[in-house]
Amino acid sequence: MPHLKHDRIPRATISRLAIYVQELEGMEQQGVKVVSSEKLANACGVNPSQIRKDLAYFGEFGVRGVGYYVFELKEAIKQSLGLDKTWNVVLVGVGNLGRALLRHGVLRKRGFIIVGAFDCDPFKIGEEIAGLEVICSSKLPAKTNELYVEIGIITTPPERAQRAANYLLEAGIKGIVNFAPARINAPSNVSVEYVDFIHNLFSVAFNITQNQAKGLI
Amino acid sequence: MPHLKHDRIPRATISRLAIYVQELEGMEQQGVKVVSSEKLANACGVNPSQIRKDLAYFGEFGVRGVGYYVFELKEAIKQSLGLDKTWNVVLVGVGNLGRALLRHGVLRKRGFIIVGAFDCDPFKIGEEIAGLEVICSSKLPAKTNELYVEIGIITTPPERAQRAANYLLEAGIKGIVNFAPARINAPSNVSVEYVDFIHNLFSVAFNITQNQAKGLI
DNA sequence: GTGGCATAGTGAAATTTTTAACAATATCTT
DNA sequence: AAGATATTGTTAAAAATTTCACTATGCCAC
Ligand SMILES: NC(=O)c1ccc[n+]([C@@H]2O[C@H](COP(=O)([O-])OP(=O)(O)OC[C@H]3O[C@@H](n4cnc5c(N)ncnc54)[C@H](O)[C@@H]3O)[C@@H](O)[C@H]2O)c1
Ligand SMILES: NC(=O)c1ccc[n+]([C@@H]2O[C@H](COP(=O)([O-])OP(=O)(O)OC[C@H]3O[C@@H](n4cnc5c(N)ncnc54)[C@H](O)[C@@H]3O)[C@@H](O)[C@H]2O)c1
Repeated sequence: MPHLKHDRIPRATISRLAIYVQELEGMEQQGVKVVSSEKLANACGVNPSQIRKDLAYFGEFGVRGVGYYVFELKEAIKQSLGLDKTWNVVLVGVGNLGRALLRHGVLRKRGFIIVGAFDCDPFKIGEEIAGLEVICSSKLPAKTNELYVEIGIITTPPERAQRAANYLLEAGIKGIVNFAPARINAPSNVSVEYVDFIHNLFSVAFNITQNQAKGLI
Repeated sequence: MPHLKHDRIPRATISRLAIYVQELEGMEQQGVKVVSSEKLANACGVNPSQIRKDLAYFGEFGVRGVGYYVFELKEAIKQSLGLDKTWNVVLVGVGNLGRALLRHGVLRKRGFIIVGAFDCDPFKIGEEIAGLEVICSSKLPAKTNELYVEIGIITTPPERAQRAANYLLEAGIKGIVNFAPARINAPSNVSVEYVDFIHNLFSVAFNITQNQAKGLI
């Protein structure tokens, strides 16, 4: 755990750090060894000062007059975000989306290992997806105690999201990523993130309407 | 198109309006007719002033001393966001995620109709998914001119995202929702939104690490 | 080694966003 | 119909975030 120079870090900063990691990985693949805040900023579509400020929350990673060493910066950010370890994850709700997530390699690649998949549908229990047997969700608390699980992903229908969350909370989970479009209640020491791309579609629709009104289109 | 009292509206406001709509729909289903900014705020996990301020960008929808009529407010917000019409959408990249989106009803329910699905993989072309035939992506510009399409969804691998975007731009699309973890270049009058839930996982991982450091867990 | 150059780190300013406070006003009660 | 009450719309203050401007410093050429 790196020492933080400030105690509260803006949410937006965390989100941008994720983008920086992405771009740095791309640069690494292309053989780029060193990058300036300006170059990285262009790639990420942000302001160079923003990058320097974001990094300053965690420490000093650059070399004045030179820039940042791509590999080292990437590693430093990952460590700052707590991504220098792997995280065990369970998934609740093996439907369309749940399956896509289970099959998709990106989670594992990023250090999030799905170690359990749960559903309440008897037809799905016992089925094997991506090498993982679907287990009855009522067994979730017991099962997750066996494994060392810290994060839960909810991909049930929205009206079942709270129930799924309750299972996860009972299992002592410390963070939840909820894909169902419903607020869930959880103690304040449990981190809850909501994922809903409909918001992005709304945003695009709104922007198009705006642009049309302004005569830009 | 409602007249805007201010010209620039915070992105965060748009995102929250989407949440308000969600909660209002829930209330509507439960037969709630009237809601105050305080009640709605609780449901959405925001500050009541925030709601009133967000709404003020678009007009006056409430009744002093009473609150907001659930149905009317919902409709007013949807109209403000440009959701009082349906939007034709095409999807590029019919893989795991693309399929999940095609099969998922929520898009249609929200007024976003997928009218075309494109892929470059010969094995996928011709396949039918959710009543839609997968078409060769090189035919995208020609096909989308036939239909009246304004929004494109990209679900290709990241290294193909720009190519997919180019097809869409050539087809005269006005907004893009990109699920691939890669920045894309587009003219400034084309609205581009990025969807990447890995950021949310990063965020949860970071918060857990933080909470542990603070001794909250 | 010294000087010039490039670029990180940083404190201050500007901007944006959120929150609080309150004045305005519909409805309800009597 | 007047007054009490509740809650909006709005203005002002506070907080947070972003951007700017400048200082510090490591590297490279000579
Ligand atoms: N499919 C998508 O592309 C997509 C995109 C964004 C959001 N979502 C959201 O993700 C959620 C899932 O979508 P989907 O398309 O996969 O739906 P789905 O109906 O295919 O899958 C839901 C699964 O959850 C299971 N389930 C229900 N209650 C449960 C419980 N209490 N415990 C455990 N499992 C339970 C069901 O048996 C089912 O397998 C929904 O809330 C949806 O709005 C889906
Ligand atoms: N599966 C998920 O849960 C998930 C979640 C988040 C993000 N993503 C991202 O979404 C994208 C797709 O993920 P996936 O799991 O569906 O991958 P996938 O490999 O299953 O699907 C990609 C599809 O895109 C097609 N394609 C490639 N180049 C194309 C082109 N130029 N034009 C048209 N089609 C093209 C491929 O033929 C393939 O069918 C990736 O960028 C991934 O990182 C996926």
